[in-house]
Amino acid sequence: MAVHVLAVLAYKEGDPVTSQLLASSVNTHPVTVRRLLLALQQANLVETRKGAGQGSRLSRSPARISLAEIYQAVEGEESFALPPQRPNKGCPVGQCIQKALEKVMTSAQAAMERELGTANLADVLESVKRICAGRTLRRK
Amino acid sequence: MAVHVLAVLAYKEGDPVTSQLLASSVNTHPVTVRRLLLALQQANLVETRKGAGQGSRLSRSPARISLAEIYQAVEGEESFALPPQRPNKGCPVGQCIQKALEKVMTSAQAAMERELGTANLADVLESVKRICAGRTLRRK
DNA sequence: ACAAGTGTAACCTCGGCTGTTACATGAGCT
DNA sequence: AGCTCATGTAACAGCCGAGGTTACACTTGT
Repeated sequence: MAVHVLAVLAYKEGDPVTSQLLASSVNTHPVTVRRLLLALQQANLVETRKGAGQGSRLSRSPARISLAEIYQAVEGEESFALPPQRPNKGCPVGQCIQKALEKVMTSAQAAMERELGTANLADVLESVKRICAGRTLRRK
Repeated sequence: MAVHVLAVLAYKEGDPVTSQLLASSVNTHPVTVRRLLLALQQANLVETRKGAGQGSRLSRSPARISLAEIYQAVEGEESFALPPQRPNKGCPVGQCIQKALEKVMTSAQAAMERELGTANLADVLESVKRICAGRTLRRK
């Protein structure tokens, strides 16, 4: 849903948007949005200013924000599938499989992020607009 | 951890292994292992027989089981990142972003599975044996 | 018949995510 | 200065999915 928020920010090109408005758009609560925005700020994807009439906006052009960056900003670069495994001894496979899998997993994840890197926010926004256009036409 | 179980099965080439033994190896409970085995059976990765002295064994050679198959058998081919989003209206982006993201997400996941397809169970087992060898040498 | 194992359901527990409320802080406006 | 809007952040309740636990029916080899 990080992409959702960023898409809205991209939609209002440059204008600061409040977390409240974003929240109503994603159908969630302002605090949740702010928690998400914190991660996006640390990744230098958005800029946020306090005060009246302020809010958040993208810190770069949508075309310069790849989906891979968004993914990494939100997921925090942890390799999935290993957390649930605690070290267990007494098994010939137990301890070693972790390391054995780690290599494959990271390469798999890298492949995914590489694929995500081929698309950027501008692409998503354009695609959204196209789909929305078709929908509104059909609506009336 | 599905890979862990399958690695143990591959380790005991052909011999049927009880869920109890697998459970102690993965340091979990037999029921959890069986729940996992059900998914692996439906994917035709393992064969299980009831009765005394029985259990589960691989249904093919480890070299013919790719990690991608294991992943799909366990994860059930669902695209991640969309579940937490409920349809919300009143937002120009709301409804459409789902579809817009779907395409990118599936291609990203496909890339990951393609990468996972390059390694098979035999590779993992061999890698585990190598690592374990170094560890047992250091142990004594 | 019996013992060993799986299949399966029911229930509990626990960790993470979200929703919610509340409050302090900062930024602009008058 | 003071007001108001909006973020940053903490604290807590609730939900949900995954795993642990127990219990029981069913199947198979000896």
